[in-house]
This record gives sequence, structure tokens and C-alpha cells, in this order.
Amino acid sequence: MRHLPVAPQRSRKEEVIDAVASIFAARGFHGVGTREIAETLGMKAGSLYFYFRSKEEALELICEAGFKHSLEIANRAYSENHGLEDRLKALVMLSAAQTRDAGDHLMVLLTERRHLSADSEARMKKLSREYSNVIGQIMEDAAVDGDLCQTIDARSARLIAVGHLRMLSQYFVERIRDFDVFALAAAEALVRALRR
Amino acid sequence: MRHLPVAPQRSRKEEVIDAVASIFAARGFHGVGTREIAETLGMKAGSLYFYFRSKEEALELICEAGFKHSLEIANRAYSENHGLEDRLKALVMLSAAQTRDAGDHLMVLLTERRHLSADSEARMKKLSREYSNVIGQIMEDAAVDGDLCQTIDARSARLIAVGHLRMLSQYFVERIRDFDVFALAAAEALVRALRR
Amino acid sequence: MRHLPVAPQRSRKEEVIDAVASIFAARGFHGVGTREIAETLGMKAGSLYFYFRSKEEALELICEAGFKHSLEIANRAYSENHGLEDRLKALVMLSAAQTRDAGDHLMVLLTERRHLSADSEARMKKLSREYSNVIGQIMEDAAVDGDLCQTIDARSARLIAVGHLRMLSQYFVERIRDFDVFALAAAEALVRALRR
Amino acid sequence: MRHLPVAPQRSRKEEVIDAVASIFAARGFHGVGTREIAETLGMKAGSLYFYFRSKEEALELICEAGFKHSLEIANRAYSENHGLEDRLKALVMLSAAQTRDAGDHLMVLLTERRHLSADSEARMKKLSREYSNVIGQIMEDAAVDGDLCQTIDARSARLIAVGHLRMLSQYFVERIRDFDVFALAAAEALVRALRR
DNA sequence: TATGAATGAGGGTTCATTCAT
DNA sequence: GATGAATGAACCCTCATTCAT
Repeated sequence: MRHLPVAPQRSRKEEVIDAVASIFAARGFHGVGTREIAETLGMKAGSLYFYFRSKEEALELICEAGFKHSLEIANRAYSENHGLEDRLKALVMLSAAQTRDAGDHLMVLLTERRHLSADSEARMKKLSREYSNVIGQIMEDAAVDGDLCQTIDARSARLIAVGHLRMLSQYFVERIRDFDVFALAAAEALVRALRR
Repeated sequence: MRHLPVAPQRSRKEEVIDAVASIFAARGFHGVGTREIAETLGMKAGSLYFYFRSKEEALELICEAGFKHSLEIANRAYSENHGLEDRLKALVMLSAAQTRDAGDHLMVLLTERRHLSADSEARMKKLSREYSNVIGQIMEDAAVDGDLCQTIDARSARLIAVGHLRMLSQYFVERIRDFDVFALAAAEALVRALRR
Repeated sequence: MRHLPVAPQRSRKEEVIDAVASIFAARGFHGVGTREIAETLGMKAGSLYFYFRSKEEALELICEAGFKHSLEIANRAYSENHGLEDRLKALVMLSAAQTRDAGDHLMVLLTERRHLSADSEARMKKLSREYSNVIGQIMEDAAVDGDLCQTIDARSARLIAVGHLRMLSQYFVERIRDFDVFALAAAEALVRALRR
Repeated sequence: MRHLPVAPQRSRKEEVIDAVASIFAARGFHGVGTREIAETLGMKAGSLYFYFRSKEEALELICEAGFKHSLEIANRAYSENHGLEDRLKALVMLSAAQTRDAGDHLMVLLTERRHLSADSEARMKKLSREYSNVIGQIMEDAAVDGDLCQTIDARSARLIAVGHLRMLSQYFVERIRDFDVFALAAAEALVRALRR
């Protein structure tokens, strides 16, 4: 007789949140109703409230998790690599991986954030700024080292890099063919765009 | 007897549509109600229906106008220039100009398109494909001429270019500082990323 | 041809509020739904919101109007009469009249006040205290004049008087027979209970 | 082996019912949910159903117990005393005692009775009429004996007495200061109001 | 052109209740 | 005795829309 798993790999709550993320990504926070969300999960609308206190709390959970993961990725790309090229490549490839297994969360965070309460939005802004700062640091290090293209200022470089990562998520949820091929090309393009 | 104006600079209908675009861009199609839209315009909700037949028709008008303008820009960038570099630069700069004076339309088209009816969405898809094709043509011409970076395939190049233009609109509605400086940097970056 | 009335005797809004008061009085604030309230008025639930912003606002309007009327009555009973006996008789008879033509408002104020928001409740408490004070003043005047029964302190006398008025409303909404006969008896009883 | 308690002072079921009575008294039958009631008792909502079959059954239990106790009190006040004055004094003082140790039950019975099912309400009406009859009998005896004030008819006298008792409960749940002082004054007032 | 009053449908949420564990 | 998870009905309220004026 096999041992029962001590802890289930993925709790029901996680399943629920993931399903919500997927549907928010596709249709927008205000584009789906709780009844339809519940149907997706084989429940009735009221039962959702066993898993979160409000539709908006679900959005918060999704955004927060997504942001924290992104921040961790940016930190790893920065601290585990040296030089603009390696750091950018790592950043794109790690982000592509995140996109592949949590692309919906990422997309929700990028497009539905505006529907959070002022309170939540403030917390997101903090995380967002932190994230931007890490990427900005990559550029500033590169500028100091003379690795950064001299016709592009560090701030624009940061915005472009962040935009490239957003692009990845966007194309992922649009379900383009050969996402992996594109991710590689995007990494290459970003490096070519910004390095000296 | 005073002369009547030969043509009013902007009809009331255009004003209304622009206001709707601006509010859709900021809050999303399903994120604002007709009551609130009307208030913005100093009207009551019912009066909006003098200007369009439904909320969705307003979205259609905005998207269609935006798409047509974008398409015209892509065509001009292609036909009025030669060589990858000139064409990309023209594409980015014209798009930045469009963003500056109709950024809201552009943003709505990019993010709220999914809320169109199947019918409308089909028309948008056609325009969208046409637009993609023009940009794709730029890349293919460049590939033939040997102007395109050899480690990036033409399709990825097209996706990257389109993504760059989307990035412009995104940052515009996020109201970043020094948008014009960024637009120049983005043009430079795109060229560097894709040219041989 | 007769002249049309310049202003309708009772606005639609007043009709609506009165109907709501009547149903709140009978069934309690939380005992009826908006759908049923609307049905009473020959409307659909959503249409109610043309007349007030929320079910709770309707409760506020009812309570506030009732309290103000009661306060006015207490003030008149006090200022237009002299001596305990005349003042108490006036108080009961005026209150009976108020009960007769706005008994529902009165009952709602007495029993449903607890369901107001903290904010509203604070406003009601102020009015309530003012009302109590006027009745208390009647008793204190009587004590000074030696008109008050000496085995009942002024505060208890005030509570008893207020309780008698509440009794009137209570019996009115319970639709007892011969309300007017009872009101007279209640006036007599209150005077006998409290005068020297 | 330890002795089992011969009779538990108060069964868990009684505790539960009392807690429910207290919360119904304060917030109204429809003003609290089962979830909140359960929380008060340190349980989850579902567990309440071990103690009664439905929320409404809880209300029935509370009302029925309250009514029976009141009826018993009225009967004792009548049969153990003679003469209007003694009977009324006993009635008020016994009712005040009941209020002191089961004021919540009393209040629930007075204000939430209307939310009972037609069936239950019918049973309550019977008890209520019986109660009224006992008090009515006190008045009729007094009328026959010439003890009753001649300007107040026996029926009004009964309504006034019942109203006075209701007043006691009301002020008790409103937590007025010096309830015992007030109860004495109320007894005195009722006697003064009604006796010859 | 614009509005006041209304509507039917649906929004998110809470309700009392059930039942396997 | 008690609970975690669920349900169907109902909750209050907002939605886009209509239409006589």
C-alpha cells in the first residue's frame, strides 16, 4: 500500500485562483461574472466565496503572486549574472519560463491592475517600483561599465527592457505559434538593441 | 449677416467619441458605465444614444478609426521610404505622433478589442492582419536585401516591431515623463535590434 | 376649463417613501426585500433607486422626518401650554394625531432605528436626546411647581411619558379597535399617574 | 469514580438558545445571520443545526418559553393577590424580575414575533390572548368592586397595563440606568393611573 | 438635442441550510 | 458534536437601454 501524499501538490484554493486568473486574462476583470467563473470550476457562484472574500480579493491574490514572482526573477537575473548581455538574456529567458507556467497571472497583473482598490494598488505600486529599480540597476551598471549603447539613456533602456518582457506575456496569451522561438529572438533583439 | 463656419473644426459627435475613448482607455470598456461617461460630458446617460446606437457601437467606432489610422501610417512608412532603417524609423516616429494625438483610441484598440461582438471583431481581424502584413513586408524586403539581422527570423522581427509600437502607446497612456525622448530611443533601439 | 394644479399635493417621491415606511413598519427593515417593496408600488426593484440611493437611505429619510415631526410636537406641547396637566394632555393628543397620519413613520423610527449606519444613528441620537430633554423639562417644571407626584422622580416620570407615547404608536400599528377612545384614556391615565 | 452532576445547571442547548435570544433582541431576527450567531458561540454555522432544526425554530422556542413564563406570572399576580392595587403591583414587580433574568427572551417575543410562520404565530396568538384575558380579568374585577378609575374603561385599562409591562422590557434592553428604581416608579404610576 | 422615469437583465454577495467526514 | 465545502435562492444594487416629453 502506497503512502498517501502528506500534502496535496496543489490545494483546491490554488486551482480556483488559477482558473480565475486564466479567465481574467482572457476576458478582463469586468468582462466575466462570478456565475460564469464558477461554472468554469463546476461550482455555483456562491461557492467561490469560500475561497476568497470578494472578486476583488481574487484579483489581488493573482496580482500579488505575479508581482512577487516577477520581482524574484529580476533579482535572480541581476544577482546570478554579470554584464549586460548575460543579465538581459537571463531576464528574458526566466521571464519566458514564468510566462509559460503562469502567463495568465502575469497578464492579469499587467492589464487588470487598474481595477484594484486604491489600497491594493498602493501595495502593487511599491512592488512595481522595486521591480523597475532592479532592471534600472542593470542598466546603470552597464552604463558605468561602458556596456550600454551610448545613444540610449539608461532610463529609456529600462523602459524598453520592461516593455520587451511585457511583450512576451502579451504574445503568450495571444497564443502565437512557436512561442519559444520568439522568446529566443526577443532575447537576442533586446541585447542587440541595448548593448554597445 | 455673419458667415457660417464652412466646416466645424470638430463636430460634437467627434468630441463625444473622443471623450468615450479617453475614458475607455483609462478604465476599460466594462470598467465604466454609461452614466459616468455621460457625466463626463455634462449629459445624462440617455442622451448618449443620440450619438451612437449602443455602447458597443462606440467601441467599434473608436477601434475602427484607430485601426484605419494605424494602417495608413504603416502604408506610408513602407511606401515613402526605402531600406529597413528608414522604414522602421518612419514607422516609430509616425506611430509616436499618432499616439500623441490619438493615444486613447490606440490604447482602446489594443486592449478593449476583445469586447467587440464577433461580427466587429472579424472586421478588426482583417484590418489587423493587413497591418501585420505591411510590417511583415518591411521585414521580408529587408531579408531579401540582406539588411535584416541574420539571427532573427522575419516573423519574429515583425512581432518585435509590432510589440515596440504597442509599447509606445502603453507608455503614453501611463503618462511617463519625456515621452518624446523615449520615442526617439525606442526608434533607435528597434533599428539596432533588427538591422544587420 | 379648470386650472391644472400648479404643484402636485404629494410628489411621487413622497408617495414612494410613505409606501416604504408602511411596509417597513409592518415587516421590519430586514424583513422585506426591494423587489417586494417595488411590487407594492407597481414598479420593478431597480426603479426604486431613482428615488433614493439605497434601501438604508430610505430608512434614514423615514426616521429623520419622523423624529423632526415628533420634536416639533413636543416643543409645541411645551411652549403652547402651561402646567403639567395641560402639557401632558396636549402631548398625548398631538402625538395621537401624528400617529394617525404618520403612524408608520413613527413605528419605523421606534423599532428599525437600530439598523441605521453608525453615522445616521449618531444624528438620530442627537434628535432623540433633544426630544427627551423637552419632555424632561415638562417634568422638571412640574417638580418645581409642586405639580408632580412626589413618589415618582422626574426622570422616571419622563421615561413613563415617553413610554406612553410609544405605546400609542405600537397599538396603532397593531390596529386596535377604537384607537381614539384609547388615546383619550391614555392621556387621562398619564396625567393621573404623574400629577400630584 | 466521581459523582455525575445530578442535574446540569444549564444544558448546552439552553446556553445556545439564550445566546440566540440575546442576539435576536439586539439586532432582530433578520438582522443577524447564522454565521454570526455561531461565531458568538464559538462554532461554525452548520453546528447550530444540532440544537434546532431551523433559525425559525429557534425563534419559536424563544417566544414560546417567554410567553409561557409571562402567562404564569400574570396568573400568579392574579390568583395570589386581591384588589387592583396589590395585583398590579405584583404584576409589575414579577414582570420586572422576569425582565431582569430573561429580558432578551421577552424582547424577542415582543418585537420579532411577526417573523414566525403562520402556524407558530397562531399558537402565539392563543397564548397572547390568554395573557390579555388574565390582565383583563384584573380590570373587570376591579370595575365590579368599584376600584377602577371611572373615567377609564376596562379595556383601555388592560391595554395600558400591558403597555406598561412592555415598557419595562423596552427600557431594560435599552439598558437605562437604575432599572430597579424605574420599575418601582412604573408600578406606582400604573396603580395611580388606574385605581379610583 | 436632451431628459426624467422606467425597465429587464444581470452584477457581486450573503443567506439558511445540507451532509459526508 | 462539530466542520469544511457546497448549494439554490435571495439579497441589494447597477447595468445598458428605451421612450414620451
